[in-house]
Amino acid sequence: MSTTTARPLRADAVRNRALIVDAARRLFAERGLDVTLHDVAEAAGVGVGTVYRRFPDKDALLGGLLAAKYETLVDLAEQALAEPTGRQALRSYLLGAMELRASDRALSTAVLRAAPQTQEAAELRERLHRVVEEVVDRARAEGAVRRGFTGEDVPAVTSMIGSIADRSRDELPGAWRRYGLLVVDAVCPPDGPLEPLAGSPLPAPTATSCVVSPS
Amino acid sequence: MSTTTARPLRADAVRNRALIVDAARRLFAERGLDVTLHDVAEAAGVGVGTVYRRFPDKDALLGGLLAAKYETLVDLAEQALAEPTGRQALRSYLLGAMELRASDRALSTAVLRAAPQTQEAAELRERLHRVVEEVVDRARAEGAVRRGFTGEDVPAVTSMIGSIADRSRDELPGAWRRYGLLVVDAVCPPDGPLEPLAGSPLPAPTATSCVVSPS
Amino acid sequence: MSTTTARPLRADAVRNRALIVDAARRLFAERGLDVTLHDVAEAAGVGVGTVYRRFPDKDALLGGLLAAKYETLVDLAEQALAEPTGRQALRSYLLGAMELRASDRALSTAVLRAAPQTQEAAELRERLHRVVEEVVDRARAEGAVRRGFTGEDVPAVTSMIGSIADRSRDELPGAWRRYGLLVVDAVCPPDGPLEPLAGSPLPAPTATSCVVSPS
Amino acid sequence: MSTTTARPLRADAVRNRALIVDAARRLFAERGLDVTLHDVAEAAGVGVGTVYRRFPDKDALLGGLLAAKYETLVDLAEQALAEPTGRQALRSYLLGAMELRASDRALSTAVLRAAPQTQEAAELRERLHRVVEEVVDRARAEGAVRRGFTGEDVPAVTSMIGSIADRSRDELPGAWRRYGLLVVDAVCPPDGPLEPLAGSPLPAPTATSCVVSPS
DNA sequence: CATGAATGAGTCTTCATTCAT
DNA sequence: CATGAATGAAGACTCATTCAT
Repeated sequence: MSTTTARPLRADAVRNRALIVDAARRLFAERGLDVTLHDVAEAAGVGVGTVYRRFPDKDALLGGLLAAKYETLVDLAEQALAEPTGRQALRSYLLGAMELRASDRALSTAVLRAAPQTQEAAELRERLHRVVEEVVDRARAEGAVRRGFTGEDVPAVTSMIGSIADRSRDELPGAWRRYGLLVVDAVCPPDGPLEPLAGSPLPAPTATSCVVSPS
Repeated sequence: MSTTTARPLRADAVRNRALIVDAARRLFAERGLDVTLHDVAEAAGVGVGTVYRRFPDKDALLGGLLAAKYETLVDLAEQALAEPTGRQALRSYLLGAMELRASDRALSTAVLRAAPQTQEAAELRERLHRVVEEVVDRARAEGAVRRGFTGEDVPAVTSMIGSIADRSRDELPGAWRRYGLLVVDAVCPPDGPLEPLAGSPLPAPTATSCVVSPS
Repeated sequence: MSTTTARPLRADAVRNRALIVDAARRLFAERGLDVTLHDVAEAAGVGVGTVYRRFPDKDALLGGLLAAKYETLVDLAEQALAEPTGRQALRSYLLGAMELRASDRALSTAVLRAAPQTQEAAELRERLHRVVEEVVDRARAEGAVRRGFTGEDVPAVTSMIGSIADRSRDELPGAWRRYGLLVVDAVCPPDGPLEPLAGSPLPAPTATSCVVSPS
Repeated sequence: MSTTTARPLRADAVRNRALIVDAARRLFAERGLDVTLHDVAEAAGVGVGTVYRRFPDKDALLGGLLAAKYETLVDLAEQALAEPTGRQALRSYLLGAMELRASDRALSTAVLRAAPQTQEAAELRERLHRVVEEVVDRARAEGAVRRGFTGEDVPAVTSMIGSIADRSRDELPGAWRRYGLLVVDAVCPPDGPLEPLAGSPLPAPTATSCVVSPS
């Protein structure tokens, strides 16, 4: 009758952490990167000190959100792999990732600032990278991908759409879809032959490393 | 006893304004939006007070830069019109505008914050809009433009690339070209038939207004 | 069902108190007065709450250390009394007390802040005072003490040397001895006549109370 | 009629700087090192920002006070040199420096924290050192100084007395004199032969550098 | 008009102390 | 009793903006 209870002490701590992360996610998503940790604390219904207990500083909090976001993206990519064709899988993942990013102002900035990323985030990022690579490779095997486009380019294009979303959210919330579709079509057209697109391979990046951090 | 020839004081004022705008452009381009107005003043070789005499506040200064940027873009568009074909003109303008944006960190943010734009900027923006429309229309007349794409979409796509440029500038300065070309090709392929692209018209924006402010 | 033999819980309490005092002594000695009570708790292997259970606040903890220090000093003075001559006893005690103080950064500050001293500390202090008085009196009876110097002055001179030790510890750990000896010689020369010293009695303190708290 | 005016603009700036330094001196002297810069600003009748305009940070302010203090000490030493005998000069300087230090809580701490001293402070300190050396050498030439005592030891003994003063100021403001005289007599007796004192040379410091920063 | 000194609200962060588990 | 999570009052410092000279 005792092996089930575990350590009760952490109960509220866990709850508060969740409250903080939720509040932070919401606030950052709504108002961008210049929210105060006081704001976060207040929105979470806790004191500032509590926020600082969980996250050494603002960047760490951002890093925490980032890790959560990576998890969602990994899920998304894995679901995409369940699609019947590689083409559908890639399009599905790209549009899904854009959607996610579009609903969350400041996350991509977080990616940048949280540079000295936490262990957890780094691992998730790596894992995400591998799954996304698989998605892209599968579509490429079907001849459905713009020549030269690789898994490394995925973060760049989603982040690109994210920036549009940030800019147009207030006036025209869904406007990013217009450009999201443009880009997704450019990377992986919905159907039909690829010849015309494939005519000019993308210019190679100067280095082989990922151009921007995944988002 | 004072209405003689011209106004001598205006001369300094004009020169100072130019110094301030130059310094601000350089600093904002290099270091992004968090430069102090003290930094700007110092780089311009004037006092902070002088900056505030010319521009009511920071956003107004940003607006001033924006106006200057519009001028450059207008020039660019007019030069593009000199190209032999509409297709070449559009591609030339798009890539040029991206180049400009890529060399200037924080300008697109400026666009957002300088919302209550100055008279001057508003007029230039309008003028830019007309010329760009002409460029796009000419290319469309040749059947060289993705169905549904209009002059209103141009700022969005250049701003999109700008955000990539901001994110990748430090590690891989030219990386944005990879995505710039992807997008330009999607909007207006370098040659060949357009059928596959034209198959799916872009989703219409919810409103007819410009989705994002021009950049 | 609980009034059996002794109080078992007290055992832990006593052990914890000792752990806390030890950890605090070490930390304060090493790093001075700005150690966190979290640091103390961690070093002691207990929670902060436990520290607060034993000591109402930080000053009380400092007071606790003080009491421990008094005990050591009492021992030292009693050992000194075992010396063959009063002169040797006084010199021995003074140098020993300086040594103790020199090895312990921040203790003298503790003395100040822990002003509303605990019962325990006050009693020990009183006891220390009596023994030290005895040491001084014995040396004075031998004509070996600077005219006007009393037991009340002892804490002042050791604290004085302590401050030098605090300042020079990092660069030159033993430097305080140079001044310690200067002062001990001034109070009680190692041998020879005292005439030259005794020529000018020390100026009387304005009040008869102890000038500084003992250390 | 114009070469006399100089630059009027600095007038209030200079006045404010003086207000700040005065307020800081007073507050630090009274309450020690933990005064807020807000307190200083308020006492000076200016805003915090003004304090930060003059002094990059708290340590810089402390450093500024330190420099002023060095100046006073240099003056004191030079006046002391005017005394008829070396003995009188040394005693005069030592007691004067102690007096100065005793009237100023926290200055010696300032010395420590302002370690990365300003150019100005470093130069004054050097200059002070040379004059004090001269004072000590002159007394030594008269055979009036405890064997082994040098100019390098002067800061240590004044700082030592300063610490007593800090501790006893509240209860017995002049109490430090009792110990100041004890130490001065030990270093340089008011008259009479020195033989007994000179019998035991001070233990040499481990290094030849100054044991503590001058105060 | 130009200057740069002054302002002070606002930001991040720390830490002594309290209290629910 | 022990624990460590939570609290929030400060403190150091920044910077957009105002205003006396």
